[in-house]
Amino acid sequence: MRRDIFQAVADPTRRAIIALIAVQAMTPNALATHFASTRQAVSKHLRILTECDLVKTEQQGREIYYTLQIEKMKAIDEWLAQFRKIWEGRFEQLDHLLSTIKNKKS
Amino acid sequence: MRRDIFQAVADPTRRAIIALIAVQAMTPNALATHFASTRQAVSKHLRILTECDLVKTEQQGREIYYTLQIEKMKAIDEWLAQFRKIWEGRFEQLDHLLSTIKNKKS
DNA sequence: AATTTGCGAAACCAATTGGTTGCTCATATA
DNA sequence: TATATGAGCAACCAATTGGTTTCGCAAATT
Repeated sequence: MRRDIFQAVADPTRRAIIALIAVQAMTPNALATHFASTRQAVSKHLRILTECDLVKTEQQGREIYYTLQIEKMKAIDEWLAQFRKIWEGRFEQLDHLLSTIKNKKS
Repeated sequence: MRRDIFQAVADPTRRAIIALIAVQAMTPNALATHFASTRQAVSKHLRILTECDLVKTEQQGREIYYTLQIEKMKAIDEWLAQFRKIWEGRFEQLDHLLSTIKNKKS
């Protein structure tokens, strides 16, 4: 199963899980209390997150803590960079336009 | 059908379409030449992109040009901001650590 | 006026998704 | 030692997805 960070992040429950474990590592059971679905459903989401290395596990006795691998999030940021360049470019054009108007006034 | 920008961006073909029309507005037929699927399949992707306002249409005779609404991409950027804060925070901690080491040396 | 072209909509299809319940296993706890 | 608890796995299910082909319509072209 080809996993992809964009697909991983597409699901709202998965995004909520990411936000939760960004703060602190959590077990599947602890995570499940935050949602209206079963631990098994949460576990499935965690498996998907694990498959694209967004998440790391750490066994502690019979509990398994899931930690966010925050560096992986940068992949999205990098993809976004090309568009950021464009929308910032537009701001620059606007700035230029505004300063042109300003110069005309003065 | 509840459309969501994260789900829209989850599909690789859709990401490719976004990248193409970021440069210049294109018709479904023109877009389809870039992919191994039919125009209708591309049209479906465009419909999804339109449903979450990532794309705007402009009819020109019998052709329909699709334009990227780049500002919508900022929604992803904003979501990412909370995590960027964390990973940049780590860099700050690293910087602090490095400067501490440096101070010890000198 | 007849034909070609660009497009969206609909019907259909196989594969995937997100969820469930039921199971087993290993670790804590009584 | 017996029992309760945390977790992964498998089987199953309905809904969604990404694709197809077929169709009809409107705008160009002949």
